[in-house]
Amino acid sequence: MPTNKINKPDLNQRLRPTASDVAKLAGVSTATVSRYFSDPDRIRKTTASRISNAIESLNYVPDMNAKALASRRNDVVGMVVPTLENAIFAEGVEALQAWLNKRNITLLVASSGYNPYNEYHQVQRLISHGVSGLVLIGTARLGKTQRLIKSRNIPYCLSWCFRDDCDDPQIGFDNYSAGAAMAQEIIDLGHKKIGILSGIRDWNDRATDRVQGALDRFESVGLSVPPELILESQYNHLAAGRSLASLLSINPDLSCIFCANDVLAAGAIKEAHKMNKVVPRDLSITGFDDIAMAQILTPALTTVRLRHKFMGEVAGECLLEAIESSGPVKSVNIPFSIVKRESLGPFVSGQ
Amino acid sequence: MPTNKINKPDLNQRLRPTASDVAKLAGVSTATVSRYFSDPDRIRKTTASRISNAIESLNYVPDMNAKALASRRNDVVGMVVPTLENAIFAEGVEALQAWLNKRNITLLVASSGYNPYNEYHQVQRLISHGVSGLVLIGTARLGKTQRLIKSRNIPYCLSWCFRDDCDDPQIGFDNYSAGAAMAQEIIDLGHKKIGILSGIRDWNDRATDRVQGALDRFESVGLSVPPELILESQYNHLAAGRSLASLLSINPDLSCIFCANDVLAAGAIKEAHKMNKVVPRDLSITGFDDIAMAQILTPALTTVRLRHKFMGEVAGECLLEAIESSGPVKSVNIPFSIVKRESLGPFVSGQ
DNA sequence: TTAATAAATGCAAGCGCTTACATTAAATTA
DNA sequence: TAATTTAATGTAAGCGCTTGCATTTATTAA
Repeated sequence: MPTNKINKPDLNQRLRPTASDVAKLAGVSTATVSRYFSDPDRIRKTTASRISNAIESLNYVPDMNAKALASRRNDVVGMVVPTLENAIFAEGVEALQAWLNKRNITLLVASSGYNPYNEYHQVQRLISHGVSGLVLIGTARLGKTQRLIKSRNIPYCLSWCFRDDCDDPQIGFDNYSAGAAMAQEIIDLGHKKIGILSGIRDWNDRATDRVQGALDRFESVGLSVPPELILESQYNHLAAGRSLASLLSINPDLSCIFCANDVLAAGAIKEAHKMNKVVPRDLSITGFDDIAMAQILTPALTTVRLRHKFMGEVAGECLLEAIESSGPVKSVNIPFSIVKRESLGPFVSGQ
Repeated sequence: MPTNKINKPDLNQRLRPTASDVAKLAGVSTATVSRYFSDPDRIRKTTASRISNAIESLNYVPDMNAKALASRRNDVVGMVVPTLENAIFAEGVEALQAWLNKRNITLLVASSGYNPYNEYHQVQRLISHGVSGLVLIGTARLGKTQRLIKSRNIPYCLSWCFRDDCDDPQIGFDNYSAGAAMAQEIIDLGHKKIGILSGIRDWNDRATDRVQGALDRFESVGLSVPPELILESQYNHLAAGRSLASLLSINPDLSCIFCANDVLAAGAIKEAHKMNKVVPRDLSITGFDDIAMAQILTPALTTVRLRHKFMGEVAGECLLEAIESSGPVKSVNIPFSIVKRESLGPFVSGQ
C-alpha cells in the first residue's frame, strides 16, 4: 500500500504536472500560479517570468475540469445538432466554434440524429459536463428536454430557425417567409402545376415552415398543391430521386418542383437528367440553403441563400453576451435571399 | 457578506443539485450515491430505488468535471480535424461520435483550419480538458505537438492516413497506394497526357501521398507528368475551376485530369462544362474520397472510395481498447476501392 | 526615516465527486 | 442462538484548482 501511495502520485506527477508543481519550481504559492493565468497584471514581472519558465519547462497545461469545479464557471458551450453530415450544420458548427475559440472558450458538439429522445440525452450529457451555454437547433423538442434546460437556468438559444410564435431566444432564419419568397419566384415565372419535395417534417420545424410558407403563398394566388404532390424524403439524393419519379408519375404535367433543401434538389435534378428531362426547360427545380454544391450542379441551382456561417457567429456572440451579463439571450432574425441561377426557368407552355 | 454566503449556495443548490442533495433526500451517504452510478449491483434494491427517486425528483445530473477530477479518469476523447466543412471529416467525426456515445463516452472535437500551430493549441485545449484519448488527422504536425502528446502518455492515433514509414498508430487509408491505383485505371484507359489537380500539399500528407502515388505509377509506365501540370488549389470548386483552366491553357492536349479529392473534381467538371468540353469524351476527370456529391455530378464521378464512416468507428474501437487496456493503439489499414462511374473514359485520339 | 498606503503574495477552505478503509447490517453456518 | 462470513453503507481524505482574507513586501507620503 505504501508502495502504491508513492507510485501513484509519482506517476501522475510525471504525466500531468499540476499548478503546485509549477508553484514549487517557481518558488511561489499555487494561488500566485492561478493568478498568473486569471489576472497576470496583478503579478510582479519577475515572478511572472519565473512562473512562465516553470510552465514552459514542465509543459504545464492547466486542468480545466478542476478549474471549472473550483471557480464554478466553465468556459465551454454545448451544442446539439441533428447531424454533422448535413453541410449546413457542419458550416454553422465550424463557424461557431471558430468564433468561440477566439474567445478561448470550447464548443462541445453532440449530434442527435434527428431523434428528440437522443437529443434529450445529449443535452443531459452536455449539462453533466457543465456547459455554461447551450445552442439547440429548431423549436421542436421533448418537454422534458425543455424543462431540464430551464431548471438549470442555463443561457441557451435556438438556431437555424426564427418563428414569431416562439418565446425562446432564437438566432436563425424565418423559414416560413423564405419558403414563401421562393414560392413567389415560382409564381412570378408562371408555373401552375407545382410539386413539393420536403425532408421529413415530423419534429422538424424548419422543413415544416419552409413547406408551409410555400404552400400558403401558392394558395394565396389560387394555386393549390394537393397533398399527394407533397412528398417527404430522407435527406439524400437517392431518396429524393425516387420521390421526384413518384411525383412525376402522379402528375406528369408538373412544371416546377419546390425542394425544401439543396440536397433533395440535387437528387431531383439528377433524376430529371435520367428521365431525359432538361432542367429548367422541361422542369424547373428550386433548392433551399445554398450549400456549396448548389453552384456545382448542372444546371446551377436556384435556391434560398441562408448564411449559416454568419448565423453561427451571431449565435456565439449573443450567447456569450448573455453568459457574461447573466441577461437573456437576444433573438436575431438572420435575413435570407433568393439566389437566381439556372434551375428555375419560366413556365413554357406545351411542356 | 453573510447574505452572499447564504445566497450563493442556495442559488447553486437550486440550479444544480449535487450528489449530496440526492444523498440527503434518499437518506444515504454520498458514497452510496456514487456507487449507485458506478456499481449499482452493490446496492440494495430498496436503497437504489430511494436514490433513483431522489435523482428523478431533483432532476439530478452528475457533474462530470468533479467526477473526472476525483476519479482521475475522464470519459472524453478528443479529436482535432482540419475542418468540419469538408464532408469527409464531418462523416468520420459523426461516426466516431456515434460509436463513442454508445459507450457513454463524449467526443470533444476541435478544428485546426489546416494550420499546424492552431492544431497545437487545440491539442493543448483538449489536454487541458483532460481527454483520455486523442485522434488526430494525418502524420504531419509540429514537433512540439507530438512532444506534448507523448509527454502526457495519452493514447492517440492518427487517422485518415496509413503510411508505412510512420511509427505512430494509424487508422486510415493508404493514400499513396490509392493514388497509384487510380493512376493505373487512367493508364489502362490509354491516357498519355495527364494533368493533376491537388489540394494544398504543404503539411498535408494525404494530398501529398495521393499525388505521389499517382505520379510514381505514371512514371513507372513511362508517363511523366511535368511539374507545371501539377496544380494545387484551395478546397473549393471555384479555385479548382480556375486551376483546370490554367492546366488546359498550359497544355490543351490533356485528356485526363487526376484530382486528389472530389470537391476539386466537381469544380473541374463544372469548369469543363463551361468550356464546352464534354466529360469524359473530351476530357476525363477522376476524383478521390467518394463523397455523396460524387454520384450527383453529371457525369457521375469515377473516384476512389474511402470508407470514412467505417474508419471513424474503427478508430473509436481501437482507441477505446487501448484506453481500457492501457496498451498501445493498434493500427488498421482501411481498404479502399475504385468506383467506376462516368467521368473517366477511354482516351479517344483526335481529341 | 517612518508611517501610511498600495501592491504582491500566501493561507486555507472549499468546489462535487471517488474510493480506501472502517463500520454496521444481513445472511449463513454451526 | 451465537459466531462467522459477506454484503451494504458510512467516513473522510483527497483530486487540481480558485478565491476571500490575512500577511508580507514594495511604494509613496510626510
